[in-house]
Amino acid sequence: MFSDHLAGLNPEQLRAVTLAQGSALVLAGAGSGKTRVLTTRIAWLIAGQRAMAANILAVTFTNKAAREMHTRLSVMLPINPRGMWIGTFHGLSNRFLRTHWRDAGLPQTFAILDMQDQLAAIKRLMKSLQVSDEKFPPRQVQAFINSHKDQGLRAEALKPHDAFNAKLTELYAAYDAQCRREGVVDFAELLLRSYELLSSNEALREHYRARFSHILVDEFQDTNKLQYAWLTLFAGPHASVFAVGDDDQSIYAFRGAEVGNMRRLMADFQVAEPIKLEQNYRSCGNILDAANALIQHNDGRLGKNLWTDAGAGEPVRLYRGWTDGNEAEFIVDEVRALRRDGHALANMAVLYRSNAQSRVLEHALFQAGLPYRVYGGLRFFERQEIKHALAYLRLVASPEDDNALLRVINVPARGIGARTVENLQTASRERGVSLWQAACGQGGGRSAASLGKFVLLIEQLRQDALRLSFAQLVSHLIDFSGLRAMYQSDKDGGEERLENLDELISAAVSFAPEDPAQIIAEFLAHASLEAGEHQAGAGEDAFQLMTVHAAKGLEFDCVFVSGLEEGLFPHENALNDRHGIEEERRLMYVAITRARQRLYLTQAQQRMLHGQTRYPLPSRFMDEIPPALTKNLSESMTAGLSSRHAPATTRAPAARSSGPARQELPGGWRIGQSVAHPKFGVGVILNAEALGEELRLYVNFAEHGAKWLDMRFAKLTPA
DNA sequence: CAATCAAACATTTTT
DNA sequence: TGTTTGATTG
Repeated sequence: MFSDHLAGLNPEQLRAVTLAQGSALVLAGAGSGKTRVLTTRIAWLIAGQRAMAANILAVTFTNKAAREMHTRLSVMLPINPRGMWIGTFHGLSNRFLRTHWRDAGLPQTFAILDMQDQLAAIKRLMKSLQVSDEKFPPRQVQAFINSHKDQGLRAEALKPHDAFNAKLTELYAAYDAQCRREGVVDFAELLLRSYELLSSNEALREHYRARFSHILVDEFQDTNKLQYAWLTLFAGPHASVFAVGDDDQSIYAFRGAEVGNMRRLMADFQVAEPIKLEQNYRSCGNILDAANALIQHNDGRLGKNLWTDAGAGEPVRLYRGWTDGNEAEFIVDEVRALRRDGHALANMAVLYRSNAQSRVLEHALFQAGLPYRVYGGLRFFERQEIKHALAYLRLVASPEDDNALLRVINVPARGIGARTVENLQTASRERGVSLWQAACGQGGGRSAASLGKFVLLIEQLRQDALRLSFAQLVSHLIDFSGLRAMYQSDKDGGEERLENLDELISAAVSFAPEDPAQIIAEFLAHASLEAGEHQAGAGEDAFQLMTVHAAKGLEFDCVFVSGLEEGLFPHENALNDRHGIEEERRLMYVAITRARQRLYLTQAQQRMLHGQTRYPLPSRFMDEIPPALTKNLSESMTAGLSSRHAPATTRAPAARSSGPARQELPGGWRIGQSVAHPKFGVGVILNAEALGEELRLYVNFAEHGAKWLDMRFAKLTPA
């Protein structure tokens, strides 16, 4: 019976799931069962005949979340939920544009540019326009284009106030023209184009509005302006919008997310009061109290306090090590101890603010022989060998794809150098045709032979595609193009790349298209939109390393949040404005709420960053956690646990830093020591200078910056 | 056209 | 400090 699914819900969850009419905003705290509410509501709508599968539009941010929703639904509902539109904004826009490609002014088999492709396209454009990439770094141009598209702004809509922005705007327009010419779209374009098509085509708009009576959105706090407009357009005046989010977990403002969309939704869709899910089923009381205390330092929250009936649990453990190496060793020791106590490594994670911090941790873990797994990094479809193979596939589908052609025209090396390519580009520009057409028409010339060979290669592949199955084609083009041979003769790394190419073939074998006639286009879209799970090896029991961002949505028994130092977490680039600090604080909130049973907050007094030793102050976030909830494990503070670490303090620094950093200065001061000054407040000693009787200390004060102090006069005390 | 060396530069990231 | 990118050279 379906009512069984409702029985396990708490009153607020039940209220959200069974909301009869109108729109709703569900303020779902960390670990409050938001995915469950979302999926149960869809099931409730359908099981109770309140909606049909076809009336449902459910949007998520990641493919993983969409898949999970799909899986849960197929368990709850007797029918296969195929009629529903469940997916990411981009996946759904892609689906929409594949259906209405003609109306959208796109070729039927339009290709999708990922970030790499887009950057390459921009570089190519700038070269052809002879724009200096010194004055206009391609990455900046890319960011300019994407951020404006994310706000729904075309180049024509911009009013640049200076010459620099005028040029960027001009490049934006030229880039869009190039994409249109080549029939490709980037990620943001998928949404923008869908939005524009729907907003200009009334018949289409009415059709979809009549269809989607229920629109559900996950992670609503992460929507940007364009996504909000997209949703509003699909919703129209009648649809019920059910948005689930948590303003305290908004950590993507830096890529255009607008938390303000939550308030906007309440105003635009007449939501009087958000439904708050505050009961947490994940963490113990002390962890939640710490999170609540921390986040209260932010202004303008919608307001929410997590609670649990699970009891206080263990205290939050604090550790302050001398160096980043000590900090890592402490974590390794604790992980080992926890493992002895029966915790699986996979249930433990260390979170950090930036990827650079993983190095020290990996080093310590490697030394200790503990299996670990680092998240983030290159994904499957982003690997160069895969992108090469896909570029050949794109050329088979459409040889006019300049991006693809440039990628593989000389891979493997076939004697077509930069010179030849430049000639080709000149020819194509002059005659206003694609590179492929230019290559076909290139009769004479010195490199005609190698170029002709390439043209023949592609033509042959296109011929072969007609008689081969899709999987056979993928396999064949890897061989016939020479890619396989190239990696076979490659001494280092070639092995793994060959394995990946084989995996690509397996992916092609098992790929199930919606429309078999469009299998190549669908496979390529899939490759762009779903870059692939992070890596293989998920099955092994391993300690987990990742950034706080990557940890969002995950949970672990034991969590270490490392590098809690001013300048690192909060990151120095965020220290300037209040918004920056508040986003960092939300990030810390996310980090804390990942832990189920045990939470460690660790820091170092001395850290190597960018090849320079720093002496950071403890993170302000540490002060925002009530001492009553914590237990300090640092060497100087305790005996029991710390005795295990005591040798590390004396051993490691000697091995790591041979410089003057460890020396005790006259008067008992140390470099890196935290000190207090009556006027300047707290700070850290960065450097020292001694001349006879005079001792000068260079102290970095939290509030007043770095200053030289003459110790004959300054009233400095150890902090 | 490949290999080697120097210089720049180094949050967070999904689609 | 370590990596990635680019420019130069053979």
